Amino acid sequence: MTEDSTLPPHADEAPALPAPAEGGAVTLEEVAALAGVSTMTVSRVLRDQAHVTAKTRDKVKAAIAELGYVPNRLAGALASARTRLIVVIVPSLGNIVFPDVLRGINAALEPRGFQAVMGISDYDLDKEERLIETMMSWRPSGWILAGLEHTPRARQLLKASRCPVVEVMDVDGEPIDMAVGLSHRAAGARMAAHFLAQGRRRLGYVGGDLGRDLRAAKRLQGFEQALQAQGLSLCARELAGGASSLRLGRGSLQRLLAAHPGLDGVYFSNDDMAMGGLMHCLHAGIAVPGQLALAGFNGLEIGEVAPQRLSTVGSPRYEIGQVAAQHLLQRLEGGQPPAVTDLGFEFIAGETA
Amino acid sequence: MTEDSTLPPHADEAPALPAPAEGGAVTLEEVAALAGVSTMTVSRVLRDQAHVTAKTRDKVKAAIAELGYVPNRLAGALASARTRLIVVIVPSLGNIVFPDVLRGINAALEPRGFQAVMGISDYDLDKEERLIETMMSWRPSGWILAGLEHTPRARQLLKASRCPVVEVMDVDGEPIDMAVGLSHRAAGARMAAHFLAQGRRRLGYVGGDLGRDLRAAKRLQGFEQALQAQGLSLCARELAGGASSLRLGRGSLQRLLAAHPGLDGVYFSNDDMAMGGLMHCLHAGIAVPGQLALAGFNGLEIGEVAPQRLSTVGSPRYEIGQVAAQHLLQRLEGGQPPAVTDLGFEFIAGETA
DNA sequence: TTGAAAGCGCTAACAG
DNA sequence: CTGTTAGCGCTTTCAA
Repeated sequence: MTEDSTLPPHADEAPALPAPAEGGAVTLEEVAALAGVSTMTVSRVLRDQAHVTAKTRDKVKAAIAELGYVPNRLAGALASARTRLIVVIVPSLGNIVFPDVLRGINAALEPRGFQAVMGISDYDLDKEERLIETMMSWRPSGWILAGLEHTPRARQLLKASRCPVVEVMDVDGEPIDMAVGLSHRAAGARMAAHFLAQGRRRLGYVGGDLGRDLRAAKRLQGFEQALQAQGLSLCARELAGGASSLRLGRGSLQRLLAAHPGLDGVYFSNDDMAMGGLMHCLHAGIAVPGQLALAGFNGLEIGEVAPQRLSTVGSPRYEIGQVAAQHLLQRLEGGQPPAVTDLGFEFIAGETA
Repeated sequence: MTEDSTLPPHADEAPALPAPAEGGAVTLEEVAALAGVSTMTVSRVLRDQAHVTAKTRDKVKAAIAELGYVPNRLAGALASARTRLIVVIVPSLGNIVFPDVLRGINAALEPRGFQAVMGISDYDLDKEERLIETMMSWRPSGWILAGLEHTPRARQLLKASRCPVVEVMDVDGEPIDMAVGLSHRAAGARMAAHFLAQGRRRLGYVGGDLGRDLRAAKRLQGFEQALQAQGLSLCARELAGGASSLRLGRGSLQRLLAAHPGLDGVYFSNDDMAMGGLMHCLHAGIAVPGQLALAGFNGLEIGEVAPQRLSTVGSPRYEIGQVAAQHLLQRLEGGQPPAVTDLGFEFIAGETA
C-alpha cells in the first residue's frame, strides 16, 4: 500500500482540501446548513444561477468551496429523471476507426456536460442487444450505435425507451430514429468504377466475416453491382474469419492468388487488410499496381506509409461522431435534425490502384 | 422522422414487448404487486438469488418477464452507495495505444458487471484534474488513470475518495495506490544500448511536446542516461508541437537532419513519429539503417508494414488494461494486489536499426 | 424466508 | 427570490 507520507512528484502542494466527512461525502444539506439557506437554494445556485440573489449565491458558493462539496449526480439524475448519459455502442476498438468516432462524440458531448458511456459489441448483434438491455438500467438520455442493423428486440427496446437514437457510420437503410454516416454501397461502387476505368477486369475480393461486418458486406455489394452494370462479375473471393488485420490480409491474398493466379485487381474489406495484401505482394515480388491493383477502405494513416500510398476511400470518422452527438443534443433540446445525414466519403487515388 | 411502420431489416419479428408503462419505466413495486410479494423479495431475486424459495423466485421472475422490467441502477446505486462504475481517464484516442488499453480494461470489467466510463485529458494534467472532479459526481467504485503524474489536487481528490486507483502504463514513480505498466526509462535505455551496440555514436531525438507526453520524456531520459554512462550524449533533438503523427515525424526528421547532417541514428518518441521519419528517408534517398538508423516505441502494427520492419520496443497495452482492471476488482473484494506491477516490454529488433 | 420502515441525496412543484 | 413538501426507485436494517 502507498503510505500517506508519499511525496507527490509535484513540488508545490495543493491548498488543503477540507477533511472528508465522516463515513461519506458532503451533501447538499450540509452546504445549505453552513450557508444558512435551504437545500433548494443551494440546488438552484448549482444549476440555475438565475432566481438567486448575488449575495445569497456568494454565501452558497463560499460554503460549497469550504466544504469541498461534490454534487451526487446519481441522486440528481434519479430525482430529475435526466442522466445526461449517452450510451455509445461500437463493434470494436481493434483499429483506429471507432476510436476516431468516439473522439468526435466526446468532443461534442463533453463541453455540454454530457457523458459518453461505451460498450463494445465485438461485431455481434446479440451481444449488442444484451449490452443495450444492460445499459438501459442507467436510464441514458440518448443512444449512439454503429450501423443500421440490429436485432428486432434491440430496436424495440430502443424505441420503447423514447429517447433519441443515432445510428452512425452507415446511411444505407432505415434508421430507428436518426442516422449519420456514409453510403458504403456507394463507396464500394466508387472503387469498382476506379478499377474498371483502369481496365481491370479480373477482380477479386479479400475480407473478413461478412455476416459480422455488415458495412464491409455493403461495400462489396456496391462493388459487385457496379461490376454487374458493366456485364462483369467478381472472379474470386477469400473470406477469412477473425479480426481484420495486416496478417490476415497478407495470408488471405496469398491464398486467393494461389487459387486464382490471373487476377489483376483485388478489393479489400478495409485498409488494414489491404496493407497486409500489399506486404504479400512486396515479399512475393508481385508488381503493384502493374501486375495487380490493390484497394482498401477507410483512409487510415497506415495507408500513407509504405513505398506506395494505398488507394482507398476515406471515411469522415471524427466528423461522423461529432455530428451524431450534435444531432442527439439538438433533439434533446426539442430540435428536429435530419433523420439521415450523409457525410460522404473521399476517394483517395493512391499508388496501388 | 422514422415511422413506426418501418420494417426492420430482420425477417423474423421479436416476441412482443410489453407496452411501456404510462409516463415511465416499470418499477420494482409494480413487479412486486404482480408477483404478490414485497419489493424486498423482488430485490433479493434480482441480486441474491439466495434466501428466496424457488417457488417465490419463479413467480417473481415471471412477473419481471411479463412486465419487461429493467432495473434502475441510479436508484440502486444511490441506495447501496455502490455504483460499479470505473472511471478511466486516458490522454488521447488519437492512435491505437489507449484504445488497446481500454479493450483490456473492458474485457476484464464487463463480465463482472462493472462499467467503464471514459474521459480524455488531451495530455493536459489540468484538464485531467477537472475531469476527475466532474467524474467524482458519479461516485465511481474505482479509478484508472494513465501515468503517475497528476496535479497535487487531483491526487488529493483521488485519495479522499477512498476508492481503489490504478495508474497505468508507467511504473517509474510512486503510485497513488496501485500502478500497472512498464518502465519507460528502462525502455529508453534499452534502445540506447541497441544503438550503441551497432556502433552508432552521433544520435538525435525526434519527439513531441515533452511537457505533455511525460512517458515519452522518461524514455528520452533513460536513453540519454544510457548514453552518458558511456561518456556520450545526444547530439541533437527536434521537438515539434501538436499531436504525434506520421506527418509530424516526417517533417521533424527533415528539419533535424538539415541542421545536423552527420547523425547516424535517431530515436523517436513513438512508432508513428518513427514511421514518418522512415518515410522521409525513403523519399530523400537516405539509406536505412546503413546511413541512418531509426527506432520508435510501442510496437504498433504500422511498424510491420513498409519495406523494412521498424525497430522498436513493444508495450503490452491490452494486458496492462486487463491487469489494471483485475487488480481494481480484487481490491474491491478486499484483496491486496501488489502496489506496483511491472509488465515489462519487448525489444523488437526490426530492420531500421 | 419474507416484510415493514426508513432513507440514500437530490429536484419538481407549488406556496409564500 | 426563497422555502416546504413530497417523492424519484431502490436497498439497508431490523423484526417477524
